[in-house]
Amino acid sequence: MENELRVRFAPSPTGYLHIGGARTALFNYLFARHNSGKLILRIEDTDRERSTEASVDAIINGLTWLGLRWDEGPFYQSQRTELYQQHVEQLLSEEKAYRCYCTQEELESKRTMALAEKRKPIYDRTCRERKEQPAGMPYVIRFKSPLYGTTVVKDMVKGNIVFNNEELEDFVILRSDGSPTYNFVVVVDDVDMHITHVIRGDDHLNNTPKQIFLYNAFNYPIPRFAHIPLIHGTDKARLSKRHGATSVESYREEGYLPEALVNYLVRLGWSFGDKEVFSMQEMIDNFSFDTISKSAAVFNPEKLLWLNGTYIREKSAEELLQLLEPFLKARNIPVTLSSPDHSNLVKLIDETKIRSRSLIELLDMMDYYFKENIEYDQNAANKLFTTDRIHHLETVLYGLSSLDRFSKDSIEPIIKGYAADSGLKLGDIAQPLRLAITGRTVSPGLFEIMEILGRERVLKRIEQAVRFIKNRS
RNA sequence: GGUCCUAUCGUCUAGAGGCCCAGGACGUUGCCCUCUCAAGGCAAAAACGAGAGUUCAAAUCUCUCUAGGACCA
Repeated sequence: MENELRVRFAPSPTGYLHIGGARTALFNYLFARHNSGKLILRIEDTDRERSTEASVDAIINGLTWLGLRWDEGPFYQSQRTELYQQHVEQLLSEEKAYRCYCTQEELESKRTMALAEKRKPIYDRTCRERKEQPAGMPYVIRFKSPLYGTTVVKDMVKGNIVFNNEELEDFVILRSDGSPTYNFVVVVDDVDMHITHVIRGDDHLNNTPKQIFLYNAFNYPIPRFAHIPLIHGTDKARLSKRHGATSVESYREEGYLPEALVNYLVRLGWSFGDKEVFSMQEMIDNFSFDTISKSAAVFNPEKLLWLNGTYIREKSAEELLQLLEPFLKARNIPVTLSSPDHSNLVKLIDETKIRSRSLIELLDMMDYYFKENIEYDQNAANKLFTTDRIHHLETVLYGLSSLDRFSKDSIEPIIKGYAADSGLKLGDIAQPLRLAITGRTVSPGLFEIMEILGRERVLKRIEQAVRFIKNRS
């Protein structure tokens, strides 16, 4: 499989899987699947201070929840230090890198001097031709960058970008504590893992020429690059915690469906004509870097919520009930798929799902079903539970209690008939009834929910409402 | 500060010289439907950052400026 296409997602486990990382992973995934290639997961945990086991779990769980399957890995950079060491030695022995003994103070003063003389504040290569190697002195290892010429980054998103090599310094590849630097390990790993296409955020664009130097130094082929624009918050700054929820996990907890989040993320920077709603297969079939936008996109929670609503509506009530289970459990509501009232709950979900944009909303809107004693919305009670309604409620109550079959079709004529007979608009009686039965002014169709709740609970709640009004006046 | 990237409705975007007095989607507003709220249907407001040039013709090509962003320090 010499010509196999191989891409990688390489997060640092220093926090949860965030929205931006998820989209980078998604683009990698789609590109790999579209081209029958492989996706490799690599955990860049060289920063031991900030990397945590919990973050690794969060990233893996997040990717799994989104349905982004990888083919190889996870590989951990922390377990590959020997490999990096070997590559440092190689460059050193080939004289493509050198030890630099300049101290922090020296570098700092040279920098300020250069700045004062309006020269570029890059390392002046003092140690590059140094012959003697002072013993016992701390040193870093620097790469010998080309002194002139240009380096071209061929990017599938941004096109050809030309860098002047004079602008780039002899960068450090191994710190004085013996740890390799980011640009170095990335190249070693990408080479070792035979990565053919590097797809990452465009915040790495400026690192790329340095990485190309390293590919050349190792005589390895340079992969194709795709630097995708970042995701911004409303203030156009890179998306961060202060813009609100930015972790994949938090969207899961707020009742978003993974297919909605994936669909939203893919349209942030990628488009396929006027199409807005995509299944995973449609994304895979149509994905290409030809239609990736070059500019950063602002994250818009409203549109995500709308998409989530469309996906919720497409789900069957049975599927939604299953998705609801962890949320029910979290609220200590003892409902399982085998509950005796399972079929009523499914009916209620069917009536409610069209009104919900998240699983949490869906659950909130059905709370009157799970409670024995409902509380009335204050404002609505003041407005709707007036003494003149007592008579209406009592009459309807009488009518309903005389029904043989308590179904939507039998309930409807009772209430509509009463409204017509007493010269009321249907709303005049429906709204107080809705409040009596659900505690709120917004719900699915009144007759439908009456049937679902059943005779006993409906009659009891109307009686309670009557008592409530009488007690208050 | 240096380097690099970017620039179409509030937001995501279509647009690769004439099909564009700029299309779709979210959001917003109005109307219809209606027991409430949604959903659905219909309609409206809303954009080519600025200035030069190239061209018979520019949102689309070139340059300058401006603004935003990223990276390095």
